[in-house]
Amino acid sequence: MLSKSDRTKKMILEKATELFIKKGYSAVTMKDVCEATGLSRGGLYRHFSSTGEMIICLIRAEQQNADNEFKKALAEGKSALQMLDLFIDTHNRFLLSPKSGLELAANQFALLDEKGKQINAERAWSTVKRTSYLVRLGQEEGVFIDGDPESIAWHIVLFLGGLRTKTALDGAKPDFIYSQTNWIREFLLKQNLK
Amino acid sequence: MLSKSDRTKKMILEKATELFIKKGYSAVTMKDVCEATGLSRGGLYRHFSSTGEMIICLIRAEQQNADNEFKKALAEGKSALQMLDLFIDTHNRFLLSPKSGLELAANQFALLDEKGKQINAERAWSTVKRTSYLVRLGQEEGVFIDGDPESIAWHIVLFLGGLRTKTALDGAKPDFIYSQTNWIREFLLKQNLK
Amino acid sequence: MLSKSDRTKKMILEKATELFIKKGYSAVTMKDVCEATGLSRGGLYRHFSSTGEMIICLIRAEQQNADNEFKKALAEGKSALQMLDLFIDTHNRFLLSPKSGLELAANQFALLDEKGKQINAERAWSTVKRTSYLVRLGQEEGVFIDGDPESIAWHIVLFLGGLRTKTALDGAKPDFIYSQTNWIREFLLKQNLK
Amino acid sequence: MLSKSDRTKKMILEKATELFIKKGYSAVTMKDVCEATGLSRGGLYRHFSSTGEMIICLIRAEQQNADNEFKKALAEGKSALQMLDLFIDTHNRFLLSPKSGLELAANQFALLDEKGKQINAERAWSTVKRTSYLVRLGQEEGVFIDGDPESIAWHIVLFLGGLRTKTALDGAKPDFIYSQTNWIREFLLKQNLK
DNA sequence: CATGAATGAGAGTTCATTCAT
DNA sequence: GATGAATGAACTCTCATTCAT
Repeated sequence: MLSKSDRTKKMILEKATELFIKKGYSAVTMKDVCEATGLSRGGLYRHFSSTGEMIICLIRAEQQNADNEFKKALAEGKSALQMLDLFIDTHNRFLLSPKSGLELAANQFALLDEKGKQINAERAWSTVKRTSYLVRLGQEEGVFIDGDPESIAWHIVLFLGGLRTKTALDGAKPDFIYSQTNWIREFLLKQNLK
Repeated sequence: MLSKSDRTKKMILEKATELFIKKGYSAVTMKDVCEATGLSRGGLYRHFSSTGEMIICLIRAEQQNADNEFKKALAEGKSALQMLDLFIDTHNRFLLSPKSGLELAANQFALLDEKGKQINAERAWSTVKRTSYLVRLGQEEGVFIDGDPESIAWHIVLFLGGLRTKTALDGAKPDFIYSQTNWIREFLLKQNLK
Repeated sequence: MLSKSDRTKKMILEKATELFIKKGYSAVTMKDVCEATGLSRGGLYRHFSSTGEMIICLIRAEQQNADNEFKKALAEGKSALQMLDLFIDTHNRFLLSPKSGLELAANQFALLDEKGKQINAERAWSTVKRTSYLVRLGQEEGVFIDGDPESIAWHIVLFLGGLRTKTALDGAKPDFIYSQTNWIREFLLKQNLK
Repeated sequence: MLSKSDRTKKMILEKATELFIKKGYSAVTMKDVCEATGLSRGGLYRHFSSTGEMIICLIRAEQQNADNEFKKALAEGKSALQMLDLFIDTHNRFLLSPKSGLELAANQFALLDEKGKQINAERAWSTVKRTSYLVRLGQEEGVFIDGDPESIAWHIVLFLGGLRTKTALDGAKPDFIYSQTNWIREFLLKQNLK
């Protein structure tokens, strides 16, 4: 069972998530969080001493989640192609969910805050690691193109970063997202297997 | 000859560029620009009433530049492949130049400011237009992969956006940049021509 | 007992009153109030976010006071003539007191600020209501002139407004004030009762 | 014929009048007048060095006008009652005309500016002089109430000041204005002559 | 542990006014 | 005479952060 402190923390993060989605990272002030949570200044500061700390928690949790899903899929013995499709599908669903609103905040955090930069690099690297694992798997199965798996993974991750940013800014339409993420398949699969 | 006002404007933009590169967009205040230019508060406000106005000028100028270069290359009757290599090379050189420091500022502006969002969308669209023109050219010459040129162009532009952001944040190394932009070639060129 | 916040608020209003009397409404800045109260910028803003809010409090309090006095006099069963004399006397004393200095500020507030306009209208209407009640009373007792009580009340209130403004601007002498307010008696009383 | 300088001055005053009516005195800046007249900063300063100077010209001109009309009426040998009715009618028309919009500005000027205070006192005194002349005339004709003519005149002028201010702030309706100014007749005329 | 009053720094903005051209 | 670029002083307002209760 969660301690009282943990429950308060959880509640703060939930409210903060709403605020980040609504206003982005930089526009959310400690005062906003006070008001949203009903906590006093001092009370809030006891748990988090900046909005940066909050968003770090949120980003790390999301990353953890992605890691777990990936490990689960691996454990189920899926093929590289199946995992690729799962990977793409997960992304599509994320981009179309309200949670993608956090992306804007995460981007702002990365751009505005030294610590944010670091977290962002961590997050990218973690995704690259999973992706390059997947690429190597596909190469071993003989279905993905040749080349340095890490470099290929970075290419995909950078593209997805661009897509996420664009979605955060303009709110891309479903069709746009589907057709764009589909180019990853096109890019990865060997010519004769498409 | 430039009027006095225009000369002052130009000088302000030069100093602002340095500041944006050094500190990003959001950290530059009107006061900073006053100090950097040696102008008084009121003197500066006569020309620009926010740092946003300054960065808009800078972004628009860069875009104009890219348009002009593209038109020039077209006029010279270059082949699609030559233009693609030129396109990639231009990007590589941009990413490795000190000017890429402006990218961070431009990103922040897009993420923080409603007007910045719009300018960013403009900029992306302008690049997509040029790129899809190039893609169609290559398809007509029979050297590029099939598919909707605009969609393909967006894919490339989104990837480059991601790469630019990563470079702005982490300062990617030349080799990384070269190998990454090279995937564009890999993606675009028909299998048998690589 | 007053809370700490209420005590601070009261202290601010006292200092603000002094400032308004000395300098009028428009010349008093938040900075002035900070200095007069010894509070910091942020500390002051916690209680009042503009000098307008302060003067509204002061005007409303004065109005409340007048209402209470009127009700008290009514409850004591005074005759219309007695109440008229009380009314005139109260005004004379107000005009000759240092508090009349607030009148200038209140006038400025009414003229400069949209909200001030509204507060001023409220204040006038509240005085008109009391005055027309008094007029009707005198008419019922057969001692005041005939005519629509509200219209008569407005006439008196407008005159008093003019007198207050003049006093605020020029600092009218006691004799002037006495003779002027005495015309209200002259105007209201039936010929044969003067 | 007017000199070029005088024509420019006249033009400035016309534009300034529009501005004062639209925004009141305090909200009109020298910058506003520059824009409205199309003159440059320096060009405007050559003619008027503050908005205060402009409104002084406008107020003095209005006063001159009232003086002239009064003298004209006197010269025509009108009776006191005829002149009173003319006086009241002139006021009613003024209050209902767009020019009454200047009243707000004149009031602000009187309340905000030391020089404005003085001009206001002048203006009041000039009206009191005319009015007390009229009162004495009526007393000599035996139609107006007894009492010190100057004191009676002040009473009327203060009431009209209050009415003008109220009109400037709330935009009183014609019926209200008619019935209110009519109380001046009621007040001045001897009982048996009403 | 929590409260919320208070701090103080600093960003933004606007204007009257001057002065070199 | 006129222009308009530039000055510099003020004022408003908002936060992150602290600390006495």
